[in-house]
Formats: sequence, structure tokens, C-alpha cells
Amino acid sequence: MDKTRILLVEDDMNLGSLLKEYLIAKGFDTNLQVDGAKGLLAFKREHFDLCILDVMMPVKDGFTLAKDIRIMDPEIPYIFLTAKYMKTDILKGFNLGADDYIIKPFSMEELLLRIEAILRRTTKSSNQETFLVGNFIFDTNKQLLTKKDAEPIKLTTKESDLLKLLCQYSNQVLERNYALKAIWKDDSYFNARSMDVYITKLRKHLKSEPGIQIINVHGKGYKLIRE
Amino acid sequence: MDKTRILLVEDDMNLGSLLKEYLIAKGFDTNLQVDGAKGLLAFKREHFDLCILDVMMPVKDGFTLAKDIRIMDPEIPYIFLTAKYMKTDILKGFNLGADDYIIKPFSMEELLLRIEAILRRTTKSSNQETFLVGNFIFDTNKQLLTKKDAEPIKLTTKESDLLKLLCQYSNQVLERNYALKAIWKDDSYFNARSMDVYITKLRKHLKSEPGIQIINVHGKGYKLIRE
DNA sequence: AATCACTGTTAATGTGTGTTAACCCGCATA
DNA sequence: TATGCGGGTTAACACACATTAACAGTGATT
Repeated sequence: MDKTRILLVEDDMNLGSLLKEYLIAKGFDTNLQVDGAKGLLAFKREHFDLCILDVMMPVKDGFTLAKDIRIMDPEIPYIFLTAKYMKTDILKGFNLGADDYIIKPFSMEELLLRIEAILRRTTKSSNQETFLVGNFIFDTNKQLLTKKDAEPIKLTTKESDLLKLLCQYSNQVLERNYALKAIWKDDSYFNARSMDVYITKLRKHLKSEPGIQIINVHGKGYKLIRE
Repeated sequence: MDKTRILLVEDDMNLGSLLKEYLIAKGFDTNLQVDGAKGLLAFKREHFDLCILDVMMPVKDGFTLAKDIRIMDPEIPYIFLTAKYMKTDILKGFNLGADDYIIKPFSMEELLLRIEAILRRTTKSSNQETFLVGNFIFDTNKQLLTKKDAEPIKLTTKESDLLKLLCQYSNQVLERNYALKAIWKDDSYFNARSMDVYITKLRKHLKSEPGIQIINVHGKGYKLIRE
């Protein structure tokens, strides 16, 4: 599984860059923005797994930003940072769907632990080695699609890698860029076309399974549908 | 949905009974136990959805209790209460899989908000996947409009996203701005015109359904009418 | 009634995707 | 060194999707 992507929005550059550095050191892919408006732009541009938002910020405060983000992605968890212990703020934040609330000054260690506690609930179970795909058993290690009373299908490495990603994102969009970076290490035009070719190949392998479908999400990526 | 069942283990009877009373008033089915050993017995006897454990307790402390509970139910979320701000304690607690940590003294309101934040993540999201639209079954995942004795209609991603929003707001106004932010990420003039085009497309798909109508609410947005 | 902003619809445009087949390259075998 | 094969990439063509343009129609306001 790839790195968790965090959107960090904090106007205090000292604290912001320190936090960013710390989070990166802890293995999170972290994007720091200095105000709510820039944070919103970043969110429109990229995909994130968690938001850490300062409440008091110029241009657009953390709560307003959270409201906007919520419309676009109602599922994403967020943590608010606030300098003042204001009860109404906390209440407001939680009602906006905050997953946690941290009062400055806080220890980075505690922030990290709270992030992990949230991700534990949010992210799906670990690195699965085998998946059920329709009637097939997909063994990601052996790169094999096995079905009762049928010759196993050998998958090539690329086929297998791609199918594994699709399985991990079952019924969710697997973004092109994400898959390209994960498998091809590079999201160039030709790699993207290459990926399309592999989607075709996987569809052929899976066309015997009526409950399974790989559908395209225009401009975003692909989705493995299973019923 | 039934009441959420909370196991509260706290040796300070004053605080314990106060909390219990408060949680019951807030609609939680709450069981108070005064030490870790009794807490464990209660857990063996009944089913709970959330645990709130004091760390410092006679007979069996909160951490030890959490370890025992974890073996029986690895999924259950818990919140630790502690009187002292001890960093090592917090660390230990989170490593045990704590979902949250509250330092005494705390406001009951904050505890409630933290409980709700955790339950929001824990209990399955009521995110509806399929809708009945006239005689059609609309599968938002597969992006399909299916009707008996008829070829299913494949919807494009945008068509599907928009219809899903309309369904969620059935018989209410789906505001332009909201839909634009949710689907197009941006409420510019051109995106708004694009949305109109999709409304036309959806109306065409649904014109076979006499009970279904997408009407315009001038200056506001659209409304999916179903009888 | 006149005006302006909002909406309905169709069609043109450019970009994204599906698919097949040709191509390239490394590797094992002869 | 040649040969064939498997895995992966590139090319080419057809088609689908989303946006934009253009024009017609509607509602609100004066």
C-alpha cells in the first residue's frame, strides 16, 4: 500500500513547516498550504486521505474550508488545530464532522498518535494476498486466477499488479495517476495508454464472471465493481 | 437503529455515576463498573459498542482491561480517561488501539462529541448505493438504470453523479451551487451550463417514467419529483 | 410591454478511452 | 550466434464523454 496523503493547512509557517517535516519523516505524503483558499485549491487538484486544518487562518478559516471539502468528499476525516481553548469552537468543529480536535500547544507525538487512531478506523484492512474475484481466486503472489474445474489463468506481472490495486479499491475509483505511479512509477501519456491496454486484458480474463466489471470513470480512473 | 451500548469503567463513584447519568440522558445504554475485573465480567456477559475506561483503577487497570477486551473483540473502539497528563500513558494507550484519550478534568460535552466522532467512523455509513426511480433501479456504483424487460441504460459518470445527488434530495431542491461544487468542484458559469446539459440528458433517460420529473426551481436549482 | 437573467436543447469540438495489432527487447533454447 | 517466445510498449483507428457555443424559450421585475 502506498503512503497516506495528508493535507495540512496552517498559516503559521514555523509550526506548519515543522509539522510537515515531522509528518513526512513519519512516512506521510504531506502537502502544506498556508491558508484556506490555497488549501481548497490543493484539495481540488489532488486526492487526500486526511486533512489537518488550523481553525484561525486568513482568507478562509478552517471551518469554512472544512465545509467546502465536505461537499466534495463527505467521507474524508479531519483534525482541527486551535490555539484557544474555545468550547464553542470545539462544538462547532465536531458538528462539522471533525474526527479530532487538538489544542495548541500540543506535542507532535500526540498528534501522530491521534492521526494513527483515526486512520486505523478509516483505512481498510492490511495487505491482502489473495482476493475473491467472482468465482476466481486471485493469488497476487503466484499471479494466478484459479477457478474450479478450469485451467488456472497465469497473469503477467503488470496484469497482476493492476488487478491487485483494483481489488484493493473494490467499488471505489482507482485513480489513473495513483495506479500509474504505483505500477509504472511515472504517469506519462504512453504509460497511461499502456494501462488502458492492460485494462482491456483484465476485462477479457474476467468476462466469464457476470458479477465482475471494470468500469471507467471518465477523467479519473477505473472502478472494479463486484456484487 | 438500536441504542449504542457503552461500557464505562471508572472507580471514582462520583465521577462514574455522573457520567453514566449524562450518557443515559444522551441516549446511550450505559453500564457502569467500578474496576477492571468487574468491567471484564460485564464485557463477557453483554455486548458493547464502545468502551470508556479509566486508566488508574484498583484490581485491574484500564490498560490491562483493554488488552483483555481486545482479545475478545479486536474491533471495538475505546476511549481512555486519565487524571494525569502522562505522555507515556497516552502513548501506551494509543498503541493499545485507543481511539481517543481524554485528560481529566474534561467537560462532559467534549466527551460526548468525541464519542460521536468515533461512532460516526465506526458505524457503517448509511450511504445508499441504489435508488428506485420510477420503475428503474438506479445502481450508483454500476452507473446503470435497469428496468424489467428492457435493456439497461448505461449512464456516464457525470450523469450518474448528478442523478445520485437528485435522488438524495428527492422532492427537495438540489441547489445548483451545491451540486456544482460536489460534482464539478467549482461553480463557474460554464460548469453551470454543463449541468443544464446533463439535466436534459437525465430527463431524456427518465421520460418513460410518468411518475418521475426533474423540475427547475428558478434561481435555485432542480428538484426530482417522485410520487 | 420591455428587459434581463435564467433555463432548455441541439450540435460542434476536443480530449479521453477501447481495442487490435504491430513492434521492441530481453531471455532462454538450440 | 541465431531463433522463438513472452512480456511490455507504441501506433492507429473508432468511439464515448464532457464542455462549449449558439439559439430559442421562460420567468421575474420594472
